[in-house]
Amino acid sequence: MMSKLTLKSVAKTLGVSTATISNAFNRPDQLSVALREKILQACKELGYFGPNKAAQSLRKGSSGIVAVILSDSLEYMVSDPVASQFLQGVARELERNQAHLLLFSGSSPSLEPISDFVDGFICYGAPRNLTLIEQLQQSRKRVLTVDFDLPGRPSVNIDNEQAAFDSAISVLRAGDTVAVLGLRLIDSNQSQAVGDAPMWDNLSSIAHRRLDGYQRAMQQQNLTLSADYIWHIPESSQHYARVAAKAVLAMTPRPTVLLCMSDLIGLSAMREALQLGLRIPEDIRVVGFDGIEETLRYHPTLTSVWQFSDKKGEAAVRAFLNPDDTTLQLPYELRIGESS
Amino acid sequence: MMSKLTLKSVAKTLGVSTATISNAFNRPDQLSVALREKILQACKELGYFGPNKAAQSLRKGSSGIVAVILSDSLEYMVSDPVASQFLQGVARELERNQAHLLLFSGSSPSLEPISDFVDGFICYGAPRNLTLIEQLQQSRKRVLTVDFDLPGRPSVNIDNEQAAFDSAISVLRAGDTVAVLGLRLIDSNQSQAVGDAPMWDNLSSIAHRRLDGYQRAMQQQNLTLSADYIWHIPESSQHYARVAAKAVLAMTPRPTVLLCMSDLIGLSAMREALQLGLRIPEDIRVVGFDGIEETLRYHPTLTSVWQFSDKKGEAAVRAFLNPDDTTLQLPYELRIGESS
DNA sequence: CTGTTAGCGCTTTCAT
DNA sequence: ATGAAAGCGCTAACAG
Repeated sequence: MMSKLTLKSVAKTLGVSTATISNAFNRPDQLSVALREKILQACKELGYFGPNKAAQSLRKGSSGIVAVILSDSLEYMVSDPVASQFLQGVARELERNQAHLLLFSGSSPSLEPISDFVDGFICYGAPRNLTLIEQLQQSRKRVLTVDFDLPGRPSVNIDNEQAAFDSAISVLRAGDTVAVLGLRLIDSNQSQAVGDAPMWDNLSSIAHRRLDGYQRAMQQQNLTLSADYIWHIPESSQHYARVAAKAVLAMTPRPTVLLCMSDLIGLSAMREALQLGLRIPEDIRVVGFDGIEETLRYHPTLTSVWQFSDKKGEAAVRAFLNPDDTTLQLPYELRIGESS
Repeated sequence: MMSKLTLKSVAKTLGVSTATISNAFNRPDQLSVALREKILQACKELGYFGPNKAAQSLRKGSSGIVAVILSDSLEYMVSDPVASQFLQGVARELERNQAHLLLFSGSSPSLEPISDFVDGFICYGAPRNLTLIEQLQQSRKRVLTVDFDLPGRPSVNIDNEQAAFDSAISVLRAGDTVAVLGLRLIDSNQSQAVGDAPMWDNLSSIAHRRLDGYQRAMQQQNLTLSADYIWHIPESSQHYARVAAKAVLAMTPRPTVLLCMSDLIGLSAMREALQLGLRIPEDIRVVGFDGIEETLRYHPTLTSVWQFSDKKGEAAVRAFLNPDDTTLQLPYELRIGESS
């Protein structure tokens, strides 16, 4: 059993100083090519693969690890196609930059246990646990937010208000009855009409920006939207979406347009509508949000705002790694499908 | 701007020694309750939240971070429902144990950049990059494998051979023509008949164990399986599965049974069969593997081996954290659906 | 170009 | 119950 290989021990067996070994690995310009080669070769033979990264990180103050804080538990995130796509982009770009990914749940009690190991945080959506937000604000490390804002921190976003407006305006007609199937609009974990429940506008949530956009479009068309026709859905899943869709489709008058804040919701809504024997788009038009593959395989295809979440992930990493603290507004694209 | 808070600086301002602060946080029994309370309170007021974890990790040699090595890129993994489910289980159990998750791609060039930061590795499937396997074998850290084996390391598995046997035996009848839609059987990144291509049995891959099980079942039924009817599919995705399914369904004689090494493949196969106007199970029976939700929503529902990947993830974490190096054999369950 | 040295922030004997 | 001091493994400033 060979003993532990450290920079020091290797230096001793090779008969050079520790600095020389360190330089051989980190600063090639500090020693002759010949010596460097010799040292590197010798190290390989010894089985020493370079300075211990943990010690290096303590000394240099950076580790090459980036934490991605999800808004919710990993559990939910990994099963959401939009979040997955975002993560794919993040992973790809991180890899390209030789950085590594520490996935962290936004419902964790504290950032503490990982904060000292990472170079900073990319936050995808406002973390469910508000303590984390405070910690992020106070952190001395780099913080970049996606799909929400933190004062003084760079962020990556799309223009949710305008995108929602565009999607709504493309479908609305005079005389329409409109229902909104919204995501996380109030503080409740059931699907329910917003009614007079207090809106839950924490940190300029994207849901409220989208609602603003829908409302602006309706105003422009002289349509009105009562709070009974705005539904809150606690998370973008089959189940909750279905409950809301069923309820909304049973209302009188029945909506002629469904504005859905995610494609998963849009798909569920279409499923319910078809089940009721409604024709899309003749009887009811449906619009989604996000742009996920599944909407293309479904029939009818769903009109939606495509926001290219994988690109968003890549952009987030680039912005994170990039020193200048500019906040990025990413492009989106309205794609008209058969549903409207 | 307040200066950096360290154990040392805090000790000085509180007028006690560094050891006392350290003990207050880590070893309550080493000082009076009163003093401890006082110190903790004072620290909170100062904004010192405890010893720096990176330094702590350097000193103690453990960080509370566990690397999960995926067999392939994050990209692919995150979009595979079976892997996602596994990760959900891992995340859940890790959280329960206050440990954290570093996600690492099995196609990375080296473990080096993260190895010094983590307490060990949970490997989900054999990493695509074989260098990693070597590094894992040599690592001094804890290594646990899932769905494959590394000599001398604990592992978590199901009995793939027996499970495959059970699923096959449940469906086979005298006179059947059988095709296998297999996963990663040979070294190719196209869907193709195995034919006489050399099998690619790296590290007792689960695919080959499953094939063994299928073959044992066929033998027992006096059926034979020619290499033309065994198809290799490079990854469990719509696309590749579809290509293989189409090809197999076009063969003469046409198979009466399709043994599929994943549910995603099984679903694709059923889709193709239905499209050709075949009746399931009258004209052709289909069996999958894994157990994913989607098979329950599909019509007909798919007969499959349920292996409860989320439980597997939890078990993996528990086994990893647990000192005794036992290798775990998890239960599975054959669930008969309408497809057989 | 090479070696010495003082930390990075912490834990842990060993004295007191 | 508390404090002094020796590292954990490394880097960077400095001197040679």
